[in-house]
Amino acid sequence: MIESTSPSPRWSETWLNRLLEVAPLSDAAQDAVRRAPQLFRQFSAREHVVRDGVRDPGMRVMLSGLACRYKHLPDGRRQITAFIIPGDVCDFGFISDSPVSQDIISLAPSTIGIVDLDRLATIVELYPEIMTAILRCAAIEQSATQELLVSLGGRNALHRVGHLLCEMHHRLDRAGLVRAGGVFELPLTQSEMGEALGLSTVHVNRTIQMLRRLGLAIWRDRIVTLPDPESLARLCAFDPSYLKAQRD
Amino acid sequence: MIESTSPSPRWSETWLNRLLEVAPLSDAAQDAVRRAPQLFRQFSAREHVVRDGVRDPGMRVMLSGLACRYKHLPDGRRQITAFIIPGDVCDFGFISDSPVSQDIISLAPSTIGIVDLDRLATIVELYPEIMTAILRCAAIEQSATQELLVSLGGRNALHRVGHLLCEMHHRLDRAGLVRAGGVFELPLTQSEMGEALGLSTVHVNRTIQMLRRLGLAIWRDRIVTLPDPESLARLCAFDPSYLKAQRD
DNA sequence: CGCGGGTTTGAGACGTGTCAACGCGTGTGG
DNA sequence: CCACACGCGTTGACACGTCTCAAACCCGCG
Repeated sequence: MIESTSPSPRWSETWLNRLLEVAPLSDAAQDAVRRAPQLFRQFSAREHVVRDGVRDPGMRVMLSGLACRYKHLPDGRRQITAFIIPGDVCDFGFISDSPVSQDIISLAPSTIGIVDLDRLATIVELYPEIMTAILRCAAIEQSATQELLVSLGGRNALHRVGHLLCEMHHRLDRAGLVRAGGVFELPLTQSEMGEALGLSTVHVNRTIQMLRRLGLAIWRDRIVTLPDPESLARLCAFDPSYLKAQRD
Repeated sequence: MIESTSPSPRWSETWLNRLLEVAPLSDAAQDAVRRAPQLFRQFSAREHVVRDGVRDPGMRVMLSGLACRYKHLPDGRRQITAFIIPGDVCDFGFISDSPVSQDIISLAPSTIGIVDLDRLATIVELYPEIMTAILRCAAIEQSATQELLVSLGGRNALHRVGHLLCEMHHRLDRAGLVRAGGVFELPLTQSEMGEALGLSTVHVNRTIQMLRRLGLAIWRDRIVTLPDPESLARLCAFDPSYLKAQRD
């Protein structure tokens, strides 16, 4: 892990853009958001970003890369509860001053911005709209967890995998990380996808081949291509409204 | 649904006690909490408390009875995402002014207290500790959702059912709703339990019989008895720390 | 008395897990 | 530069947990 205090300008924008998606911010507030993170940590793939139970105050914002949150099962397996993409807050425990009860691990080289809590407090005192935006992000994250719950409780393997691909496509697209033709990077292992979806590695593999045979998704060398996102969404009953702060 | 403005004194206490579990409150704040709900709704079993998409402002607090939140699956099935017991906030959408994206339905005759949002705002302005307490409740709820996710992703039927019984036992116990000998009311249908755990009714039934044969849980006529909660907790790897606001 | 919702039981189908082996690419150390 | 180990993806055979369908049962209630 490398620490630095000099941000790349792109970083502050991804975080700002996320907030602007969920709530309007005055120019002054936008500027405050840009300047909020003062410490930046770069992780290589599969490094612990947060360790369960370690209380290390500060709001952590994902700025580039990919990470996931997970819980341990007694027998050593893991259940991934969320994937964290650029613009996401890593965990919302700081809102209620509760410790995180989960590990967070990077899945690709990633950088995380850290906002000191005192600093955050003075900022949101000045610009309460920022707190509103953050709380809306928290609500969306809760909503995404519940949608994953729906997947595990009610969808078969094909729909689970397809739905997750739709979700990642949708979220990455909004973050400007999807190239033309529905192509995006997904630096996941099939086994990690299984840990999120409650499927064995082997079955994830077969399911992906099925999607490929159906012409709905190609996943090779960490690159996913969705030639026809609408069809896939229809197949998996993917409705992105759960990722929005506001009903339209 | 019957509406009234005259609370039973017991109601305000269950809500207050919940908040006191997660954060200390001054006497004045406690009083404000007691007087916060001004409208009370009584529902009979299986009535809609909240309808998906219906924006009906106000914080809703469960005061007696049992309810659940759920999402629809495209084929008409439901995925229950949370059980709501006395003291719980029905949904935390009001925090970020996002509409609920879920239905809430009563499972037993229930009463719900409604706190007007303007009124809530002035109260928490006066006593910010109350907002802290509410946010901690929200964090716990998120934590419970994730634990359910772990169940669906990584536990077999026996452990899912056992774990849920442990959780209900633990939560109801803290609300003072467990009688001696580990006896408590659980006015659930086996099919509803299946909807929460991603299991068919038939399999829930067989699983319960298995728990009965093991001498770990008896469930008859909406009454659950856990003769040996510790053994059951050990079997299912139930660790109640996820239901606490603070790590000890 | 009959009806309906919930529970219980049985038999068989099917989705998914497990185990084991192999291929392939990459990095590493001799 | 080769040999090797290692991680990841892939394939096959088989076991097993859970689902589905169908029927019977129980009990409270109209």
